[in-house]
Amino acid sequence: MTGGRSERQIIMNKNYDHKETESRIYSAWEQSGAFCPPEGEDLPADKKTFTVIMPPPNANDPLHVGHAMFVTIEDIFVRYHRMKGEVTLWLPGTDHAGIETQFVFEKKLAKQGKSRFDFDRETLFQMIWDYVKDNSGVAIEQMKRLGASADWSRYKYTLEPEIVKEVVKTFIKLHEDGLIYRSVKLVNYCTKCGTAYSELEVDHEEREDKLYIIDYGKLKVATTRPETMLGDVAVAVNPEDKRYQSLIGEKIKLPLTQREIPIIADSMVDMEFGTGAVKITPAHDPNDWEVAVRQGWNMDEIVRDHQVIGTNGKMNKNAGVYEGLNINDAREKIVNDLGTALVETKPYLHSVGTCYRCHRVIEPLPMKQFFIKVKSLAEKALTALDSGETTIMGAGHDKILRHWLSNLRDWNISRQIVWGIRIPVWYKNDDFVVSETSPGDGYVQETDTFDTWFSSGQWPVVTLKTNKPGDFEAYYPTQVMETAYDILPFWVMRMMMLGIYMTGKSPFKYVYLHGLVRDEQGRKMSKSVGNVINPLELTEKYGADSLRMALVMSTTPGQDSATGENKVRGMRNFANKIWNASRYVVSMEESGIDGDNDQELMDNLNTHIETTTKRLDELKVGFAAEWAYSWFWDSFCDQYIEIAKKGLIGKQAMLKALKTNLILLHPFVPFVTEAAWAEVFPDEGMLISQCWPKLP
RNA sequence: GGACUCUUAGCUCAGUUGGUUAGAGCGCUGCAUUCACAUUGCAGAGGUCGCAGGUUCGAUUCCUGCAGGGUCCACCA
Repeated sequence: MTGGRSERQIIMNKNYDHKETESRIYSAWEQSGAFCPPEGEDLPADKKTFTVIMPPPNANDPLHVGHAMFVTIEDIFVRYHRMKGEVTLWLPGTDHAGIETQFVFEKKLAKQGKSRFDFDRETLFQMIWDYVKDNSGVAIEQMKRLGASADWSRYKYTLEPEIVKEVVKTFIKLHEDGLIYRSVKLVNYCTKCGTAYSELEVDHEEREDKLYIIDYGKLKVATTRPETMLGDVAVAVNPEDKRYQSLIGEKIKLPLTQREIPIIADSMVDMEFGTGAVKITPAHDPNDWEVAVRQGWNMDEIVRDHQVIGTNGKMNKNAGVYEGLNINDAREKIVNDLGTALVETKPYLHSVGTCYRCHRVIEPLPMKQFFIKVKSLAEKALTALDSGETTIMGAGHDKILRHWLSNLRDWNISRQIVWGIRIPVWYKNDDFVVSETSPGDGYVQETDTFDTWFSSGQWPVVTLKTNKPGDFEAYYPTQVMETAYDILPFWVMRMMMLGIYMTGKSPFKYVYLHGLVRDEQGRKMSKSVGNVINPLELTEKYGADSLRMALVMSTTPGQDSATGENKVRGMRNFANKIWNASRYVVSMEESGIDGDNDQELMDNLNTHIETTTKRLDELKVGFAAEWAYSWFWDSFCDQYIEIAKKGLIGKQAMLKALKTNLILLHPFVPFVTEAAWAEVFPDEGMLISQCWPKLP
């Protein structure tokens, strides 16, 4: 080496080695305390804060590429605002994911030839708890590998006692405010999973079934479910239908049982469809339930006498001789037994509700469940959207959310599973008491648990309320909620409704919805296609920075994006470019300076700062990443370094430009920029804690 | 049936609130290799910005209609 060159050139390897740097740098960040903003009570009231609550991944799931996406985008926001000097909190956590987790656990049990019914609820809960405990921590470690600069000292879990206490308090408050009721209604029940769902958890699938035309004597009815005719309480026709007007009010005898039922009029009946006459089975069809309610019939009696299918998916005692048969067998037998009363059978394509977990047909069944009256909550959420208190970023999803909020039905929050927060309701005889603890002797607690989304829906509030002193006051409401658009109605909508209910303020200013990550050909990733990319493998191979950059480059909120190994490899090259440009600048000799070139560099640098800052302020991460990438590569490397090689730009100007670039690039590619920073500016502290450049 | 969204280079996608030669990654062609980086550089090919109208001095960008793809919602028995 010649005398003028820096010693550090010898130290800096020719290629950037992420394996050597990443874990070391992450530890240094953690130890520096940069992730952890002060406790809320230490903050002056006027101090500007920037808060992001992390969408809690399932505690027992390894990360998939969607998680990598949210980690990347949120980490970019967080690092940017932290460097801008705002008090920045990124609060992480994990979710117990009630049904998901219990479902996975039951699969495990099934492999051992066991089922949930072999255990009492306490034992089962404990078994799942231990199972989740064994797996938890995996997600956290993986997020750290991606560079997530979250405040782990404030980590929260949905089933920890403090959180459970807050969630229960909210339920009690809702009850006191008259927003909770317990009622028998038709709920979406999966007889395989053994629990009810809200309507959001029901998928609709096209199925090829049969439409049966059955002769009911004075008229014929069309049905896809003949087995439910045992529970018929009426036949309905349209009041305008001339064919049947004269029959309204008359009675007919139900085939098979000869039970007498009335012919009624209801405008819900479509004259064009089938025979224009509908059998009314309130206990097994949502429409029919509504008809019965409109008729003013006694629903308790209907359920008592005319529910013919039980929660076990079998015909019950009201089904008489068919008792004990499962639904399909009962259907077959009834169709047989109908004999000549069965007029016609034709193939019929229609959509049926299926369980989003196991894809069995959902059985609408009357059950006593707890519901939240959502109307007032939804209206306030709509107001928050109208006033701009909360803005949804992501192609068209603002309208979708409004549509949801405007058409919402009461929310069934009871789930017949053990893995969750047990509903704080106590029974003695027929009465129930809502209470955190047992109200006294002889009371038995409800065995149902809350819908997972009932606790997740309170996440921004409860994670801050149960955290460090003063955190809630200092950090709520938050600035950005970043998540995938597919959980907009499940989660974001509920957070808005419950957040406003609990605090009077919408929990976040912006909702940034990222799209689904697809494979390089734009196909949906699926295990069967075998095109699922594993974020950890790619991180291992190319470095976290490369994966982050590949995920975020050229993405736009609400729109799906495509990523694959080629893209990641290209971004690995970018990381190496940063490293080598730094390596060059650090080795430059102090040489001839041309004032014009220096000035032009500084002017362009200001444009760079201005544009990157603007795009990040507008939450356009993909667009910002694209700009920072090409400015660095095309301008700094390909133009200015080449000029500098000719001795036409001074080393100091190049150092300044490099410094600015490392800062501007840091939110996107934190590891390599930190590593290069340590080489070029060893006396200036860590890059993560540098100030974002201001324009002159 | 309703809503949303997309249609830009071979592929996957950006496009700074309408304005001179429309961009990136990967791929392709040619040249260059002790001189930061071959995980490179230089040069280049490649686009009627889905189609048809409209607004405008001017539209990839705004409006309308149409076609095709995708997604979500919906109680038609």
